[in-house]
Amino acid sequence: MKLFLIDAYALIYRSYYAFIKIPRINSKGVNTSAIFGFINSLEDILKRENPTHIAVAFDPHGPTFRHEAYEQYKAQREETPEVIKQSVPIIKNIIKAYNIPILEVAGYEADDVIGTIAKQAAKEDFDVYMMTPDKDYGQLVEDHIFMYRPRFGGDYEIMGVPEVLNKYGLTSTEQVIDLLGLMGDTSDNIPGCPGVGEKTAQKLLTEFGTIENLLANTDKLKGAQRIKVEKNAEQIRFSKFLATIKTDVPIQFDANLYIREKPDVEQLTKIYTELEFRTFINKLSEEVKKPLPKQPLQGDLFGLFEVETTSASKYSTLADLRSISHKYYIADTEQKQNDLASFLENQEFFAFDTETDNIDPLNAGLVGMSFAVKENEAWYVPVPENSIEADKVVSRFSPALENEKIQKIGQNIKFDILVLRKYRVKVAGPLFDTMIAHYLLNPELRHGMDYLAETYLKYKPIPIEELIGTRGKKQLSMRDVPLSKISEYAAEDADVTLKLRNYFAPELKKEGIDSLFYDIEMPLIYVLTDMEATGVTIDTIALKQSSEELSIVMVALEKEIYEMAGKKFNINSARQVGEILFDHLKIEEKAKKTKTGNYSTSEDILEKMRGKHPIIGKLLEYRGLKKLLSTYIDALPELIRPTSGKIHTSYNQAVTATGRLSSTNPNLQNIPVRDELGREIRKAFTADNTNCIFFSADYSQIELRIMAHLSNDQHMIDAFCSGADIHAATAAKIYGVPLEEVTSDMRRKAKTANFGIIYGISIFGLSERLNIPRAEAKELIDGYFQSYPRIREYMDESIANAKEKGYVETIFKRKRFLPDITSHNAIVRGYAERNAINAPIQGSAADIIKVAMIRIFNRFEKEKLKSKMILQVHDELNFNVYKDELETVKQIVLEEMEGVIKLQVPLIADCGEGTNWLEAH
DNA sequence: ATCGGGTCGAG
DNA sequence: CACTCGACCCGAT
Repeated sequence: MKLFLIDAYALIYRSYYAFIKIPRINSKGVNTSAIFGFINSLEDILKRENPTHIAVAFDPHGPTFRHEAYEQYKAQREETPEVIKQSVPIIKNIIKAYNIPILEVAGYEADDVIGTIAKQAAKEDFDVYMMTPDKDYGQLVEDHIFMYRPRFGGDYEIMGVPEVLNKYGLTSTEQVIDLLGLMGDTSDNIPGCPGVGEKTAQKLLTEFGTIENLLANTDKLKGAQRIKVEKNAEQIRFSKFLATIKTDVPIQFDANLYIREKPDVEQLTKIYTELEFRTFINKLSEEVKKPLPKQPLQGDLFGLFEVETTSASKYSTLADLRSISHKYYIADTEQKQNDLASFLENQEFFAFDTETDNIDPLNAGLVGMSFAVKENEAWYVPVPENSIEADKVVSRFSPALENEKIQKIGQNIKFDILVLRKYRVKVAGPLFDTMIAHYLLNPELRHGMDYLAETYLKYKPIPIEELIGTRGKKQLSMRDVPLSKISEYAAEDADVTLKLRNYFAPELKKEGIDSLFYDIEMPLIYVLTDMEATGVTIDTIALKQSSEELSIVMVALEKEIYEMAGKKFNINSARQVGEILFDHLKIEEKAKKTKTGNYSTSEDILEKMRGKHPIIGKLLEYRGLKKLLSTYIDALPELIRPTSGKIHTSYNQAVTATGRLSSTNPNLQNIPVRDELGREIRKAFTADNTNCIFFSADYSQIELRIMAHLSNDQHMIDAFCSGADIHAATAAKIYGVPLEEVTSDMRRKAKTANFGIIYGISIFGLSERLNIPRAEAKELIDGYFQSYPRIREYMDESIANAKEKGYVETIFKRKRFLPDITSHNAIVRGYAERNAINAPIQGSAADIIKVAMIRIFNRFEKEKLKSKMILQVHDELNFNVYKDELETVKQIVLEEMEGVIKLQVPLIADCGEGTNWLEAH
């Protein structure tokens, strides 16, 4: 099959200028050069090439994405000649009369549309010919895609891959972009690199392959050329962007719409008569007799039922094409809902999304649900506000949602599972969360659906503001959005989610992270959902009492501080504190400043000044109390849900760069423990009731053990295998003394060194941290590497590995990309190097505890325990345990935590229990 | 109202 | 110039 795609403006301009010296003017004085030339070319193709499929692409009226990025784009090109402006509508009418579809997409130029359609059609057994004289189309040429360039004298040049490569001396057609990016293109106003023409550009590309590679290796260039390239690096990059034809325009190739049809002779005769194109009128009578090219069979679809029309001309603009390109339905009757539900029950997967009246899932009421099974097709099910009615509707979908065989696809699906839980639906079966898929593919990017849709689908979903108004102004509840709007929005969400899954699933496989995704992250969703829904009990009364006591102390402290300072100020303002200390009281001459120029008053700095003035101690005390009071003591009771009487944190599975979870609303992963007052807060986290006990288990030195395993350092492995206190053992080695003679100071320093190593610490950093001279810090580190010789090698290997591959990975193949590892800026590079060391360690620990959580959860379910996992704090798991289950729980938890993976060192978990979190530790 | 900076809680 | 986070407060916009 043969598809012709015509760049209309390119041909129109060419025709116009071809006749510029002797324009064709008819008796009414109309300049018909452009129209005549265009029809001539069109007729020529139809006759010569007899395409089976055809379409014509126009540039849209408004600005395109290129204009948005570069206002000068095509600015220097003179205004479109008046004649052409007048000719375009006539030409469009002629094309319509030919029954040829017109493609026009707002925001994209014709070449982007042609590029997109060409790539799609080439995958469907078409030979695609792009008719245009513009050389930038060369970048699109591939196996079944050709350029069809008109040449002067009425013949054509067909350029396939070898022709393009030969003509420009390139090794791949994509290099056409680089070529244009370097040499520029005056007709498109692409600046390129000044002083670089076609020849130089070819030479540079032969050597470097791509612009990126060239710019990364300018040090290999000589003299003036190097300066030229380096000076214009940004412009070159931008030129490449401008020269790049997009192949992901939001348009779907549908062969049926492009099928060649007979022209509407009557209509054409009318137009040609008006234009006085007698020769064309004469040709028309012959044309109509000619048979159309044979269309290959389209499968069963057309045999089965009568298709009302396959006429492409019916859909002559993209807007029309798009309006039929998706079908969103509303299932608002019992009949429709039952039909939809049983349809879903027979699928292997479906995407779904919930619309709610609250962004907090535990507090949200269902407004509707949407489902998608096939791209561009989705259903919206409105859910009534009345809970009895709502249950009725929702329950129709329970069999589908609870079916263990059907994969559920969602964006942040934990939210939807939590919402449905309140409607007694227990979502089950394999999951596919597009947010988490993207998190694994690109941990440090954003993972919002709108962002994903725009980036990977080139599609901008309806913004939520369009439904409920912009934030700041009074917002509508989802409940008040009219059905016609919310259904489109919701159905689109399910549709987009499905499309994202189709995009990400192969990517996960390609990156080798599919097992991490399907075997760890997806099952973990059910675990987190359960933990969040369960919640943790807080002793409010104890907290209230602490609050009152502390408030009294704080008021007194405040008064003392004002007296010492000699005036009132805001103690909570770091800036004002700095001014009081350094300008007003002049406690210290040399003061460290923050990057914004204020005095730094952070804890470590104040701690060093403690002896200089009594106000320092008071300030530190005030700050400590204020933090505890506002962040924990006063805040936590506010977060208790009346529905459960407990606190329910939310775990975010797609935030950290290393693979850890994070906790919000509230953050239960930073509850104080280190000092005495903070511990009071831990005490307030209790078991649910007197039949229960708080049980806590945590990995012993998991990161250091992973370090020992990954580095293969026999000394560290031996230390762990002997069961010794690792910090004391390290101290003994560094200081060369027997284990019994290690002092607490030696152990403290060795412990700091152990942690520092994991973070890739420097001599300077260690000396700061331990408050010791640099020389001593150096000795410590030297001693460390002598004690554990393979550690240093491992660190160097990690960095080299990151440089070579661009990323590092954990034991379970979780990746972290480190593009800065090759930076010429030592600070930036240093940061990346420390990440190269730290990420595999911290990330592997995160992977391990995730696996443990899944296994523990599954065993609890299998053995039908009432006890629940309630908190995860990176290397620690906490449980509300029924007393009669304590031994079972302890056994399961330790067994699963320690048995996740066999490392070269034992994986050890310690545990404890008590009435509250503090006691359990 | 919103956002960035500073500080500090945790592993 | 030690890695990973989130919450609170201030103060500028």
